[in-house]
Amino acid sequence: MKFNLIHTDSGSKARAGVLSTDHGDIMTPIFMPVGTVGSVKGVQIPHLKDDIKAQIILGNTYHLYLRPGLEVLERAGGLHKFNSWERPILTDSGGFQVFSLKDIRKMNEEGVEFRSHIDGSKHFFSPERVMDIERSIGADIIMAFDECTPGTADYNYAKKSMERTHRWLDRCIGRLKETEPMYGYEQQLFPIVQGCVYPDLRRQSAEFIASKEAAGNAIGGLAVGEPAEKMYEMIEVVNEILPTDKPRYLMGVGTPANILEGIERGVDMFDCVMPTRNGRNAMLFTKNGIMNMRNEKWKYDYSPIEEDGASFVDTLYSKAYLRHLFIAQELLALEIASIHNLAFYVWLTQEARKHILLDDFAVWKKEMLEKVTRRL
RNA sequence: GGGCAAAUUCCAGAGUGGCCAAAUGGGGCAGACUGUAAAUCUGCUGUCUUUCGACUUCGGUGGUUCGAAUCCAUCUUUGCCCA
Repeated sequence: MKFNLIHTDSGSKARAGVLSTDHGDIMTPIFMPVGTVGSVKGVQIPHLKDDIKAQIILGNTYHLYLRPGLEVLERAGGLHKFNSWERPILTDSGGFQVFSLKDIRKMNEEGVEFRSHIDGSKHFFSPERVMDIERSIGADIIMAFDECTPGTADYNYAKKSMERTHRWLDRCIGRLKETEPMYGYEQQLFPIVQGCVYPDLRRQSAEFIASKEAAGNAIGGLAVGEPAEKMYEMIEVVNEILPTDKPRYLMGVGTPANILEGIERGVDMFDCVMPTRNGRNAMLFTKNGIMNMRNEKWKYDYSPIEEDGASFVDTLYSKAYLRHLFIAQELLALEIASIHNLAFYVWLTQEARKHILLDDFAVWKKEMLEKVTRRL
C-alpha cells in the first residue's frame, strides 16, 4: 500500500493524494460508502461502481462475523469475491459496536463480551480475535480494535479508555505480525486516535499512533455527541501530529459540511451512514442544500431531483415523482435516494480534490459550505 | 310493502349519562438520524389562543336531565332479512 501526496492547498491544509492498494487506487480526499453487512444498503454494485463512482466501500467486522459468518466468507474467498465488489474494501473492527451496543456488552482489559443483537448469543472479541476475523473477511484496510469513547465522557474515563485502545493497538499489531493475509493480497492496519474532546489526550494519542508508522491513520471518537466545533478543534490538534505522508481517515463523519471542514483541516478519507440512512428516510443532500422529500412542497414540483446532479437518477426522475414514491412507501424511493446521496457525497470529495489541485480549495469550500447547509 | 340493524372528528373504528375534543389504527403535516440492532424513531393532526383557557362538534330536529356522542320521540339516509 502506497500513499502519494500530490498537492497541499496553499490556502488551507487540504490535501490531494492517491492511495494505492492491491484492488486499485483511491483518489483522496474520498468519501467511502458504508456497506456494513457486505452490501451498501439499497444499491447494486454496478450503480456503486459506474454511477456513484465509489472507489472503496466499508464492511463491518462485528456484523459480518455474526452473519453470514467466517465459514461462508472464507469459502467464498473473502468479502470481495462474496459481494462482487472488486475495488478496495475497508473493514471497521467492531469498535463502534462496542460503543453503540453498550447495553449488551461487558468490557474488560482482555476484550469485550457481546451479546449478538440477532439472537442474543454470547461472543467474545479480543484485539487478537478481531484481527483474525478481519483476515478472514479480507479487506484491504483493516481497522484496529478500539473503544469509541462517547463525546460526553469525562476526562478520567476518556484517558483510561484511550490508554486501553493504545494497549489493544499493540496487541492488534502483534497478532498481524503472527498471521498472513488469506487471499494473496496485502492488508494494512489503520490505528485509531482517541482522546475524546481533550486536546492533551488527543495529542498524546496522535503521538502514540504516529509512532506505529502505519500505512494510514484514523481519527475516531468524533461526531459521537460533542459539538461540531469541538470536533474541528480535535481534528486540528491531531493532524498537527499525524504524519503528512500517510492518509488520514476521519471515522464516521459526517454531514457535507463536516466533510468540507475535515478536508480543509487535512483529512483524506471519510465514511458515514448518513447518505444512505438519511436517504432512506427521505433526506436528500444536494449541492444547493438539503431537501426532505416527504414534504408537501414537492407535490407538484416536476423539476429534476437535481439539475446537473452527480447521478443519472437526478435528471431521470422528478422531485414530485420521488416524493410520490416515498409517500407510497415504494422500495424504489430508497434506491433512488441512496444512489443520489452517495453520488453527491463522492462528487463532493472529488470536486474538493479538483479544487485542491487547482489550489483554490479555500475559496471553493467557503462558497460550497454556504450552499450545502441550506434547507430547501 | 313488512321487519331488523346502523349513522362518531379526513378514513376505518372504539366509546353507550359527567373522568370526551372523544381510545386505537390508517392517512395527512413536520422533525430527528454522523466508524448502520434504523425502509427507523419522535411530535402534531376540530377552531381560536404563546400558555392557562375559551368555543363549536359525534346524521337532522325536538325533548328528558344539574349535565347527552351516550336516554326518549320523530325525521332522513344506509345496510341486511322477509314478501
